[in-house]
Amino acid sequence: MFDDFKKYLQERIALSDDDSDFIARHSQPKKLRRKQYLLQAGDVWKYDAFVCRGLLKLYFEDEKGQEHILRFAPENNWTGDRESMETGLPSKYNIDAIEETEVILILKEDFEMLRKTISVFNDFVSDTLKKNLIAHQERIYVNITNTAEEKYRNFIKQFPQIANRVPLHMIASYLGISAETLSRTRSQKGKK
Amino acid sequence: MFDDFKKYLQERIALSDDDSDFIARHSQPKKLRRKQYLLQAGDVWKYDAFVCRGLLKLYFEDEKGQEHILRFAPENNWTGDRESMETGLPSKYNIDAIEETEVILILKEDFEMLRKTISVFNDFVSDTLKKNLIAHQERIYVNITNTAEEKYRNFIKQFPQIANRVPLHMIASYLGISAETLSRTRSQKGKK
DNA sequence: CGATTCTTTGAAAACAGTCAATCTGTGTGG
DNA sequence: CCACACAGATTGACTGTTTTCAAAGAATCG
Repeated sequence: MFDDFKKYLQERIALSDDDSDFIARHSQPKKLRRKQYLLQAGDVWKYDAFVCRGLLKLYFEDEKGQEHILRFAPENNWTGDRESMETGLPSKYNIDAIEETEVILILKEDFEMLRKTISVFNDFVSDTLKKNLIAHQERIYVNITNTAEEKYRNFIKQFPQIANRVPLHMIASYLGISAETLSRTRSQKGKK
Repeated sequence: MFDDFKKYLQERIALSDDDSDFIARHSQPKKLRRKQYLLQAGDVWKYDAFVCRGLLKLYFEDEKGQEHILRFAPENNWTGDRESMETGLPSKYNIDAIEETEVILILKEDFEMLRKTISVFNDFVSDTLKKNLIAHQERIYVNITNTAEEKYRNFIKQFPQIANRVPLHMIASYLGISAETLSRTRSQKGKK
């Protein structure tokens, strides 16, 4: 399982075998079945998690029991609740597996140590953070600007690999529209 | 003007006078009058900008000439278009001054050099990026979950110092609702 | 196969957007 | 100091979009 992670890293940065082994020694692989929690609301999150294969969702569950999906995390992506990790407070969010999933967990302290020790790794993480911010800004833009239909079109264009792996109502939740509206939106689109 | 920046930094990290001077030597102060552009769509953005005093807005202007405000940047905040800076492509966004504003500009290359040279500065920047991501996630959550009224209430609670300095229609733009809807929302709230 | 989950549809109600008009306060130039 | 222009806020009438609730049909997992 670590090999997937190693491959991901080596495609992005120049990592010696020693460094790679060093990272491996601080990594904890974990398998999740469908619907299994990686993080349950109320628990404190202490890791950086890399998804080797499968698909996770991070969501908030409101008083009415409704799920609001904030992010999907397919293979070759990072996930976790940064807020809980930084503050040390219990998480407001759940993360669970939509598909059978394999993740690599790295403890917060180990992760920081790895950043300090391996400079290319540090640069890579900084870069990833920046790119994440850009993507978030783009998402906010789409969100405040577009109609339901445009949001959906944008989603399938931007995440084709996710769009056809998750049920529609999860995409609706991610976009902040109701499943019924999304269903109608699509059937009208087809008619054109 | 640099003193504001220095004070901001020294409240957050332990910075020697030498380091502080070193940063100052790579900083470029700039004054902006109301409505003056810091960045105009089409130009390439190459800086990290710290706002010492005043208030800026970052926005997209659509085909109909409508402004969509993505972020406000009051004093003691950073701004800029990370996307243009990272890609080297012309920016889609404008940044201009809502009030008389003073900013410190640091060239991308200098900023990176400062990060590499001053390790506490590097840690600080990493930390700021992380906090930004948390804030963005929170905003997305509010956006996909709440009604117009809740979004407004959340805004004035979270940014009281901005809420009473900017015209309502800008808040509406930031929240992704029309100025009229926001106006009605408020008057109904008062009646309760 | 049976149970569960997912998708679609209908009808009513709530919500938000648009356009146009009016009102308010502010500041500038004569 | 006044008059006027201008930006901002509000209101009304109308339109369009989205939600909600309920129900039924389709697909899928175990």
